[in-house]
Amino acid sequence: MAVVDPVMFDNDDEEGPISFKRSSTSVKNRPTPTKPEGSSANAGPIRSPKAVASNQQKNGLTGVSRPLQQRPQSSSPNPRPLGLNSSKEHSSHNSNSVDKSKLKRPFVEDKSDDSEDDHKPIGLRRKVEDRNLKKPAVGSGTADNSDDDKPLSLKINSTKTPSSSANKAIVLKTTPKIEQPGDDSEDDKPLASRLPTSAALKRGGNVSDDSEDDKPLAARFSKVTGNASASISSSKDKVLSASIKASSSSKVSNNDMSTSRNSIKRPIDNNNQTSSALKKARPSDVSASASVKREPKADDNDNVPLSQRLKMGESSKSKPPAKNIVKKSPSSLKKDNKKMKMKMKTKKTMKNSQFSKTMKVPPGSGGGQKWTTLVHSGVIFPPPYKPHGVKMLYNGQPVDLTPEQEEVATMFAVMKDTDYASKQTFIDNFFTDWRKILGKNHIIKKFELCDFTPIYEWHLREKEKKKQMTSEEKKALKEEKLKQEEKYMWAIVDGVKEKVGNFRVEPPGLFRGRGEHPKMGKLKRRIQPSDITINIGKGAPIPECPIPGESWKEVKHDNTVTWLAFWNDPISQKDFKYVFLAASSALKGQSDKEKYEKSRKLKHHIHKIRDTYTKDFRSKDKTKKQIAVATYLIDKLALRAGNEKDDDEAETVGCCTLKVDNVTCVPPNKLQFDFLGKDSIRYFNTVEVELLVYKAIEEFRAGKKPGEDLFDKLDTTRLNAHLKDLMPGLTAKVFRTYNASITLDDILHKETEDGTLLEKIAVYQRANKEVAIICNHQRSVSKSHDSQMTRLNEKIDELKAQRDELKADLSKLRKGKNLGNDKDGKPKRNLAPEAFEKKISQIETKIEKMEMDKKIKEDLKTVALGTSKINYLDPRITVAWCKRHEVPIEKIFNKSLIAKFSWAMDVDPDFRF
DNA sequence: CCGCGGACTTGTAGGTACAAGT
DNA sequence: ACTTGTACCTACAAGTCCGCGG
Repeated sequence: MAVVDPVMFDNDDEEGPISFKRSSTSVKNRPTPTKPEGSSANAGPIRSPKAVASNQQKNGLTGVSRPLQQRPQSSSPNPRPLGLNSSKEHSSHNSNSVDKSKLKRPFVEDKSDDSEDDHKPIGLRRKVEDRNLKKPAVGSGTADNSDDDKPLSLKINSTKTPSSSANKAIVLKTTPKIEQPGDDSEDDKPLASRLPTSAALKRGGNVSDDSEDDKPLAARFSKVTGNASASISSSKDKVLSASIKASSSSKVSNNDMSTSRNSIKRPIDNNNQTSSALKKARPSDVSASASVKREPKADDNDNVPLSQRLKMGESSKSKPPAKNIVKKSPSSLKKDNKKMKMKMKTKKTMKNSQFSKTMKVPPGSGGGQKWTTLVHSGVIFPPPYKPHGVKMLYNGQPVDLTPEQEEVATMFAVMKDTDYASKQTFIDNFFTDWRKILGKNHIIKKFELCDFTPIYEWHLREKEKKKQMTSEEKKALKEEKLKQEEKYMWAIVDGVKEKVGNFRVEPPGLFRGRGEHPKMGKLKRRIQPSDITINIGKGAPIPECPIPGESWKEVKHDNTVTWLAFWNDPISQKDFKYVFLAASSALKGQSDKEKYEKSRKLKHHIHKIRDTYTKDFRSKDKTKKQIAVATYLIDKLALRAGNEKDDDEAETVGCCTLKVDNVTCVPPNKLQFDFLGKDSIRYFNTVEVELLVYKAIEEFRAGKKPGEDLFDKLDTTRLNAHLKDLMPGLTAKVFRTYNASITLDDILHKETEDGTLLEKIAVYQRANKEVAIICNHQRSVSKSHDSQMTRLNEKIDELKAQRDELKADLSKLRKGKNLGNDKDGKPKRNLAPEAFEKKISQIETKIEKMEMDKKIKEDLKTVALGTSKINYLDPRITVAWCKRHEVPIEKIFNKSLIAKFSWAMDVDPDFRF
């Protein structure tokens, strides 16, 4: 078997970097008419779509003003932040409402009422809070709510099943029932079962019980600790496999899953790499291969020991002693002028944490060594610039430009239809850099006299030309490109062929910073081989430099890092651009898994942590108090840590860098947050907090000016040092992962019920949406959203009209009247009343479904579900849920996610986060 | 201790291929 | 067959956090 590992997939053909096709599933919404207006009212994402105008930002940061929304409606704050959209509030709540109430713990441990929330998963807590949010009802909102009540199935349409669902679908099967072997008592059980209904929840007979139920999962787990925790914590793979026992039966199809994981990476055959390469590695088609082929086909020439391949999960790959570890440091000669940030904070000394010093090496990484052998082909450069010769106008006259000058002019011209084109910062930066290329004596001196239209039009023509190409031509081009890039797409890590994430060197262009980035518009110069440092295995052939006559800046052999190459970011010399392996690689998978394991551990410490910060709300030590409050916010609101930023970056904040004007106290105990977070996305939320927190915030704000730091004694280093004292390896971002995953796990267990596939998928989506809202993952509303909604509404109206006509006909029929003529003037056919009824009910079903779609669409128009799926939700929760409920995994994960999460595919169906 | 270099994760926009609808 | 809508992926910006060295 060794050779043929059943597990491995083989790849047959497809491959490549392939274009993945999307899985069929989709939730689509179909258009129907509704009024957009309502929707508009809703909270929108705050961030303006794309470029949002400068406006928004500007205000934001500077001082006082708060970020604003760009949207006109802005006047109303967008509700979006945690708060759900209004719509969500209601709706979900209906369904969830129960939960909330239940959730609260009966007895509050701590003092204030608010405290109760703490134990709940954020998602649940949030709801409670939501109400508070201001954005209540927006027109659309109301409508939306209704959704929740409807059958889920209606909401989602599934489109078809995947074509060959039969074959390819990886059905995670397992019998649903399997739930818990007796082991862990409650923990394993679905929440639902554990949670009594609301009544029960609220008061369990004895205290202990209650507490359990009401507490967040975390809480419950903790108590269980015994086995649950043990198993959990222990290292991953083993545990899992062990646990699987219970479900052996279920596993039927399981093998697919399990195999898949390994399969993804296929060992390489050294032999023919090229040809085989293409075929083999096809990580992507897991699904197909998974079920269909299991045979070891193979490619397996694999010289690689299976063990290696399989090892993905293992924490330690035993590796030979680290051989050459060339240590780090890309040479950095740059000196940047960093501006000093003035911080007004006094630094405080922290207490030393017991843990902080220890564990330097991340668990699972063998002593910092990331790989033993590494072979790859380096990077591919963008093609040289091809001058088009189209002359722009200066002061009305055509101007001759050298290719270099023309290239930059073209970069700018092409952005005419973006918001950047109208931002002064962008224009100024562009013009400054361009003038350097034009030279001092060039006629072009003033931006105002430049007319890039001819170039822009040329660009439009080119675009059109491209669009007009026949599909054959396009295909040919694609293949050509593929052929050129193929060798760069793969790396061989410890004998396993892995996909490389970004092997293309970034092409020159104008920097597109987000928000009000001070450097937007600056020229991002072309990167040369002499800018690039290659990292490769010691004995491996050094990638040949693709540009004749040039050479790499440096070649190193550092196996303590995972990058294959890097270069300094031309925009800010202090930053680097790295070439890493793709997400589907074992290396990435391993660290991803470690991330989730760490988050799961937080579950066992969260109680203590919450108790600690609650206690510290009263601390006399100001630093301690600030840490407590900051930790509370990070835990409760899933805020990011908030590192300090340089002046040459957009002014965005996170928890530790919140400014006084980012938080408003709303008596009696609510806080309104309004700030621009990562990517200049607005976080706007009003939450009820514990009274002590409220008081503390008032105190921290006292006597400070708007732009000053709210937490003047804090920074992320200090905060994280403190967190490490509470749990080894704990940092601020772990709370986000924890809260996202625990919320998903909780909602799925609580809300999934028997039903159709579509209904189950809808439950998942709702849970996913909750998480996205918690994490404030927004997206801009598509330009066509309104028109789409209008169409949807029109369609619904049409259906309703049809239904009404049928109803009328039916009643006439029953009364023995003539049905009259149809539109074409022909007499209507007389059908049996049953036939009418059937038709009517079909139409009604259709209407309901469309209404659902409409709500979902409106509901999700500003919510991005993908980010949490990719980065915050432990895939094992999803996989286990799919197995328990017989939902094909590809209904939830697309090909790349399946590949990325191959390590999670063989999870036990009873897995709990 | 602190600042900074360094490495890696997270996040949204945008292009595109493809599916669904007409 | 054509249009429209969307899901998927890629590009690359923007965070987090660690550890080192002065």
